[in-house]
Amino acid sequence: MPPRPARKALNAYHHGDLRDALVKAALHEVELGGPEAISISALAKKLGVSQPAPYKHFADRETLLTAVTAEAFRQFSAMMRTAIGKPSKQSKLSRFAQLTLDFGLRRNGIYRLMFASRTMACAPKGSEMHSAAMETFELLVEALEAPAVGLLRERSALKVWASLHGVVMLAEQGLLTGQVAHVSREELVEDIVAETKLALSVAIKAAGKAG
Amino acid sequence: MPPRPARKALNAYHHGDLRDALVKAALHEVELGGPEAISISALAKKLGVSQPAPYKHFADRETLLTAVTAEAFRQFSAMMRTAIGKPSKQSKLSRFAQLTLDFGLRRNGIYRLMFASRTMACAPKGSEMHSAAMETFELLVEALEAPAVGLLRERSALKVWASLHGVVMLAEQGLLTGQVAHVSREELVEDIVAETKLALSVAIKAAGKAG
DNA sequence: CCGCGAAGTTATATCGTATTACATTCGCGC
DNA sequence: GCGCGAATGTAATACGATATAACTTCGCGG
Repeated sequence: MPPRPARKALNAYHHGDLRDALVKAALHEVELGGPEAISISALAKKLGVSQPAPYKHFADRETLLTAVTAEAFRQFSAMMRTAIGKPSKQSKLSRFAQLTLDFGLRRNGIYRLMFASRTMACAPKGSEMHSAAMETFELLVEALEAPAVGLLRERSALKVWASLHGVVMLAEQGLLTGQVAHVSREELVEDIVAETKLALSVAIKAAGKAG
Repeated sequence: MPPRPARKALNAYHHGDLRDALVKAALHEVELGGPEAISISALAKKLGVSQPAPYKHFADRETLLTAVTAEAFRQFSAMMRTAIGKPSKQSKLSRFAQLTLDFGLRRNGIYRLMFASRTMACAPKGSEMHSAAMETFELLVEALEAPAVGLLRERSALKVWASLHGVVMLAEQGLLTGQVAHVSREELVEDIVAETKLALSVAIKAAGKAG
């Protein structure tokens, strides 16, 4: 019983929507075991097709990984866009940050695929994946809710992103130990958010005086 | 011609120091192609021993990876300790930060092994690898050159570390684009260092008043 | 209804990990 | 210095995953 055809109602021979099914199944695997966990043959078996079938849709393992990464970015962006879209008493930046932390820890396999794998590093600049990643960054810039003063906003966004990323990775690697271990990660992230807002407002004021 | 025995002068049959040679060779491979690049059989071939020989020293690929990671941390710590030990007109924190950035970009494969691979994430807390990592963190705390006021110092160290890590990863993944791409990474890192120092001094002052 | 292309199949080559059984050498007690 | 066990190496092999090649099935346009 293949998980039902999506685009075309097909017979037993043809799966009907293998490409999509592969990406979804792979995403699931990655969520559990990280990028290195996906195996073409395992996926094929799980979807009830022969082992080489996936190669009709993806040239190799790497290509599949790329597609999965792009899909992950899309899901992440969608979730984030929804979350910071609706009104809340927290700032958009705060929600972005907390959600990123949550996503990074809960769905760490996917997070690693997106932000810590060779797949992304090797992606050419214009690629689907790279674009999806950049769109996510744009969301963060937007979440800053700051006036556009030259580079300042982008630069701040970059620093928050970097910090968040660092906290997620270090937490996941069990390197948040010592006394700090007793500080909740949420608190740490809120700390980063506050610092960012402060630094940005100071910088904008300074830029205003200078310019 | 095996790359000469180190500890014992041995014959052609016994390599003499295969364990060490494996770690060194693996480190080299990782430097070029990242954690996923190392292959037991390739290493064996390169060192002129039979393919299963490495298994006499490491139970499996993962165990070798762990040893390599520990060695990488040791090298990193040694380098850093030397660098922040000698007098300079830059602050220790600044040197730590710039060196981390440099290491993270130049030797990215090794950096990823240390900070962005499952190997670290799975390491038990007391392990050789974990200890080596914690020692590196201690170096950073030390580099802060701040008085120990409760959690503050550790917390600051954590945030710098996270930020630095984030910048390295994002840079390596080609996500430092847009206008920010024109800001040099060194400048970005210096920015982080300055912000950290500021935030820390403010926090210490506040803690002084409160306490 | 014919044939072409998309999507799937079986069979197979290749490679990396890992194990098992066997060989060689080291070093140590006697 | 001899012999024996432990360490360390080799050869043979099983297995699993990637990837390719050659063949099959099916939908569809002419």
